[in-house]
Amino acid sequence: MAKNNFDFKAVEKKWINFWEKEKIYKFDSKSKKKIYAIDTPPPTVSGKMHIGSAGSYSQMDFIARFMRMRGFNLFYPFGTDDNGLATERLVEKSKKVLSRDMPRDKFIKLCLDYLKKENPEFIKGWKNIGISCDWDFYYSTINAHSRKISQWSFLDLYKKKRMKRRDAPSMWCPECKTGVAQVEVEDKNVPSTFVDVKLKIGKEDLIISTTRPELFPASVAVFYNPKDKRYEHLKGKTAKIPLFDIEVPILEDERTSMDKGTGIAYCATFGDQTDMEWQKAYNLPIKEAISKDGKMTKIAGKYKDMKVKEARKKIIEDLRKGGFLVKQEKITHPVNVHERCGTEIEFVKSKQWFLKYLDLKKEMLKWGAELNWHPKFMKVRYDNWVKGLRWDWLISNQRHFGIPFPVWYCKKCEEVILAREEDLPVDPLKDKPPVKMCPKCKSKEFIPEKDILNTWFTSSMTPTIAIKLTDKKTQKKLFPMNLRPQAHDIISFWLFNTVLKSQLHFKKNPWKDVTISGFVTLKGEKMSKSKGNVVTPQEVTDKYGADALRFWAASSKLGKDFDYQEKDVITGKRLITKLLNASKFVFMNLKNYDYKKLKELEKIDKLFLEKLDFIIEQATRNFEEYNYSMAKSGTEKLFWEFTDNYLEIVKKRVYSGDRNKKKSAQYTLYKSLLTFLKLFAPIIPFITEEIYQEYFKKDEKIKSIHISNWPEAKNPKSANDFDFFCDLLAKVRQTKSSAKKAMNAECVITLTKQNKKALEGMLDDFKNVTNAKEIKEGKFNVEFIEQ
RNA sequence: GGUCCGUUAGGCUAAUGGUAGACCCUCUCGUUUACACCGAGAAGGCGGAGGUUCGAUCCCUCCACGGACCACCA
Repeated sequence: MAKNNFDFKAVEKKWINFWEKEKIYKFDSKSKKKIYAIDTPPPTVSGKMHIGSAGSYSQMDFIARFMRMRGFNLFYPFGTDDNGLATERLVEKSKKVLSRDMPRDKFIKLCLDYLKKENPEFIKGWKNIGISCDWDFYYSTINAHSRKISQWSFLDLYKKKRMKRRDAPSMWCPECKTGVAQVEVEDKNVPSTFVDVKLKIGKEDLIISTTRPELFPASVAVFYNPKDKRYEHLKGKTAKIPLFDIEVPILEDERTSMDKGTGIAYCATFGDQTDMEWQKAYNLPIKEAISKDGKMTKIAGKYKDMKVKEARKKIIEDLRKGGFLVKQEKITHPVNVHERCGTEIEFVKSKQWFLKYLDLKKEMLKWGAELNWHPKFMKVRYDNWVKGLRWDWLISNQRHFGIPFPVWYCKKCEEVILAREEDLPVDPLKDKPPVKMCPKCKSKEFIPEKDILNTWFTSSMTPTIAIKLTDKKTQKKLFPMNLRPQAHDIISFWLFNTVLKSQLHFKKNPWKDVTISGFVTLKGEKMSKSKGNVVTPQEVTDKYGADALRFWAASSKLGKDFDYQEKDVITGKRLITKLLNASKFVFMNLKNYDYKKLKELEKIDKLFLEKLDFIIEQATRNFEEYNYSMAKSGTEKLFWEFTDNYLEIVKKRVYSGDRNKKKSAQYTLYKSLLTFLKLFAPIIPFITEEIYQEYFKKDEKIKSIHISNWPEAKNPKSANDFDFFCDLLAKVRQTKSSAKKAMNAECVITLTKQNKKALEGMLDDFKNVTNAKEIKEGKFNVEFIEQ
């Protein structure tokens, strides 16, 4: 291990192989140890790992490794989330096929084959940053095991009367041509035109403002606020919509805001959420102006088949020509778009499956409150989400690739025919329904459900999917799991839905604790491909190694966004080098060392060990509270004191001290270094394993540091005379520095009587480290001995 | 619009009801029997206004700025 050729890549590879071969991270279902179960986030196989994932998976791994050393039997599975668009695209691209052109089960098979081939490479990315999952407990969210559980979830919820199929307006993406759930919709500011249009009420004009004149053919009413004096006289009258000559009633409703536009809102089915509420509240007719592919329908007359924006333009044009246009104004306003493709959401009538849950808001809040959130304030996002829910969960997608609904319909009476549990997983497109005839109408013809379950419907089952990988007896012990680690962007997606499912199925939260990681930014900005400010974990590990990357990830607290800073990675690299060199020094001086013959510890050694005990205690508490960054920084701080001060202090003693004094130092060195390694092991697993194996294993016997016992504090002292010693040492160093002398310049030191007394038992060490020939008593002074 | 988080040295950050600590940068010096991927020393900081307190960077209120989540979006 010469100074410049520490080959971290070879070292990392060596230990990854070793851990795997020796099954160091194996979950032992027969063990009597207490279980600690983690619901690991299954990443999407999409090629390259993002540094944000590298960061948050590292943070999760710090906890996992700590718990393992702390004596828990760790259930730490790993999955990949492959039932979504990302995998579909990836497979289509690499196999040069189109999923739509082939039977679903065949495409799924293709995906599974692809995963089987590519997965080792993909998973390697996680192994490379030292993630210590038990890779034997692996799942893919599209494999038969997951399909079975996801479909079972549907059946169970159907039986619990939570599943409803409705033919009603719902959010629709004209680009992806599928219904979308509320969670899949996000805001986007887009430019638009606010137009003021004249409606006729008899001979009177009524001005309305709208951004969506293309919905005029679907007009069903006009509203004003009951408090609005301006329009009181219109009550009961009708207004005429220009271009389409539709007469609509003028109604009052308090949802109309008086200060928006002219205070008159026109209602078309379905322009937005309020339109839909109005439709229901006043039992207005349903008119569809926009079709599923985002084009105008026949009720739009001459605008039929035009795309929405095209029709809008044309209609504005025609309104102007007809003299109905009073004013138009360019604005930018937020609209709902599909988070996948950025396309503006329309409300379109279609048959969709919903998980009914709006009646459960109160319970949902309670479930959220029962979780231990780390950090606490992240719970607010869960609450916000629940309070803002307006739609039942739309779980059907009109897409081809994914997990099928285990459902057929009677062709004649539309009765829902469910698959039998024992037949799961099924694909209705290929498999026959479990009945020969409809139990209701005796018809013998059935139609398969073509839709697929939304990916989150499956992802929200990860605890069950993971747990069911074990044997029956173990399963009971694993639920609820201990921890769900994840990032904050998917609290409303993954976390919320998992809690919901677990509660509906099992009446229990799926886990006790939740840790929420922050986001990685670069110069304060979110990294994104479009901005071109992406740093990949590969380039970091190539340059500095996985431990350095993890060290950086450990410098940020849970819940806090953290900026990628190369200097922090470099600081980690420095620590690693220091650990290596300190170990080299320690063991250079430990030849033929036998601690058993040690009589008594020197005072300074004892003091240092007390401080170390304090750090053990602190780090343990911090790790237990998932506060790995504090644990790390405390350990780090004392470790630098260890190398900069303690090693300097005992140097001469180990070189040439008398027997017991030397042994005392040796004992302290051995003990301290091993403790530091263990405290650092969850954060930087590679270098700690390397040093452990090289120097400690032969005496410690345990196969790997990562399954060795977490250190115990015997006699912790937060502050003691070790600090006093170091302060005094610093004072001498300061004097030497300002006198422009070398640190090892020979000198004679004068200390006050009090200080000298405090150094009792450590005076020789003090002389050694300061290279003082003599310690006199008096006013503090350092005299230099001229050469 | 509601809510949450943040604002600390030139940069990036940490902790804390009582002298605010690292790292990078800068300056000075040193060292080669663990380490130049080194060490020692120096310089440098709590967004603003009130309040609670013997004492506030920390607790409370308000403001400003930045970020995020949710909602509105005729």
